[in-house]
Amino acid sequence: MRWSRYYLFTSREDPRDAEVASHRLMARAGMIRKVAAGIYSYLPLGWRSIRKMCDIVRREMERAGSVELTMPSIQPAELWRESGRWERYGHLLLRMQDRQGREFCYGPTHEEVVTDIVRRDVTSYRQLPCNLFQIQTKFRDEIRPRFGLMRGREFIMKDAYSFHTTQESLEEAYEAMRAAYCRIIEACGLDYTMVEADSGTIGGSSSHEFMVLADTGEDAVARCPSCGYGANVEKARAGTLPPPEGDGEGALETVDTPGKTTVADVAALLGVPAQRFVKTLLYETEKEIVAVLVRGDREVNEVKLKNYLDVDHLRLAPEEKVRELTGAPVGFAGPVGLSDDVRVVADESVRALEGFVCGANRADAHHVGVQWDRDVRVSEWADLLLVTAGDPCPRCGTALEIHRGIEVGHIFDLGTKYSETMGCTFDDDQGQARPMIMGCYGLGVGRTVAAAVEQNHDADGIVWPLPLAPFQVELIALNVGDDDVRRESERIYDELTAAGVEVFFDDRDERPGVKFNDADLLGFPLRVVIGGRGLAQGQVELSLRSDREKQPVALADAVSRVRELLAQSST
RNA sequence: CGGGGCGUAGCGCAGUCCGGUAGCGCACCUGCCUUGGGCGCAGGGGGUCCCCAGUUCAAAUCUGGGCGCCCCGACCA
Repeated sequence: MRWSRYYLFTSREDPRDAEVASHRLMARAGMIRKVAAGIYSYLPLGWRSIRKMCDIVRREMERAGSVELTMPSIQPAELWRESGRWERYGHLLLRMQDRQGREFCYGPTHEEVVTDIVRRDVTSYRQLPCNLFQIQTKFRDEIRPRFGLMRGREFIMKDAYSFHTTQESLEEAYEAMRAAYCRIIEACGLDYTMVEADSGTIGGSSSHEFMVLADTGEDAVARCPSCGYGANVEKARAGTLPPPEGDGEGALETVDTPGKTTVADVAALLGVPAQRFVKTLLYETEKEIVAVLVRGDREVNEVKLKNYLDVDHLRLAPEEKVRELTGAPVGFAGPVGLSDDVRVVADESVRALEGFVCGANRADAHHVGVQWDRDVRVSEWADLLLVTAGDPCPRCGTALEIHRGIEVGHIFDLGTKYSETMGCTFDDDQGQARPMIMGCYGLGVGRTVAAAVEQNHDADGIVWPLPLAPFQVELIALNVGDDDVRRESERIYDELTAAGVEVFFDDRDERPGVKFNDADLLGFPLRVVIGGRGLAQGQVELSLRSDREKQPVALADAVSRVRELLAQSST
């Protein structure tokens, strides 16, 4: 492709609204254009990367035994009512009506539609398992779209669904998908980690996420450097925390702590470390009020809490509520003598404490020397801890590390959640109808491309990994007005193109600086520069975008050298 | 949806307090010049100042309403 005939407009300025590298650089490189909040056009150069990603995904999915189909983006409300998600999915679901007033939504995911397809076609255990995938545009009316393709409202996703007669069969498919996801992300040349995850609104039991590591990632993952344990912090567990130092004896006493509402303030006042505090947080759910006890220096993991309580909504109780329940302003709640109306759940982090400090349910007062059993009865213990760096790995005890990551893929064991509610059953070998066991497997296509940029760029532009680069080679004719340069660059362009190399030929009548800067911005892996100075010595210049070290090459060897370098890079 | 900010040429911005001819840089067009890291000189084109209403002799500027976008908090590929 020659630039003069392509549709590409680069920009020297960052778009005003771009905050992260991938958004900034893809916009400047003329790959994407925002149309509305969280909605983008993929311009020709951007679309080439997307297509390459799709090709990789398609290849690996087929290799893993999944079969491609395409389902509609507009879906009838009745299917969503059947699964119960028309109500539960909430505002993420973009709803609309047709001219008859019938209700539809723009599909944010396709469990309902695919389950409907399979329940109509598959009736016998002999026809299972099956595994279907599509690559398609989804719409989720995200509360806050941002970061360009990393969190759009409209986005391209690969989604696959598998159906099974037994758990073992599902696990086989799950494993095949897991391996396929690893191959896909590796094929893109990205640094990633697979972690245990919370399954969120999709539902189901076990699930894993594929995280591309990048500081701008919106997720945090806990990873054990020694045994390989990894989990989204929403899900991550820690081993037993070392107990805090200090004495555990003593009677229950009440001390004055005027105006000291935070653990840090009270700790400073009393000279007792925060680890010896029990922090009491009152949460309000759609069902009840719950007091959550966690160690004074730690935070509650609200995702864990939500799952433990099995509720849809969770928030800290408002001040009036706290006052009503504890008889004190926010900051003095404690488990001792708390109203029986409040359900109390204690995090494991406080179990080992003896003689601890907590709020006295009275303004300006705390208890010290509190003992479990003697002073407080807790009936529910649960893991509600938000893991932090340095916590012991739950498997081997090594200090955990926390990394930022971009969630590019997520695989779920759905169990029979959808097949039961939607009547997706098969007859077993006894002729008995049983619900199918399902798995679902999502991968963000645009997000992975954005993650690749996030992980591969420098101050001057993108440094594409070869598999996702829109073009493999940028050919620069330094001065198109020079006959020799013109002739030789045209010749090399023709030869490379004929050899099947994806060459982008900058044949514009621009100054060298403009071309170099644009080439850095676009970030194609290999660069060939043809200028009068080199030609005078029968040479052209090759360089890799990754290191930009200039290698002079004899004119006659240029094409074969390019092919060699590409062959090396793709292994 | 709560809290904050922005909307002026294709892009990035100034001008808005304190009402009075709509500006700058980049990009674009013409000519000359130049050609190995965003060159130089000269000339030029381009505006619904987000929309509607109000105040005023006069509104980008003041007032009210609306729309859009961005940032900070609860969701997800």
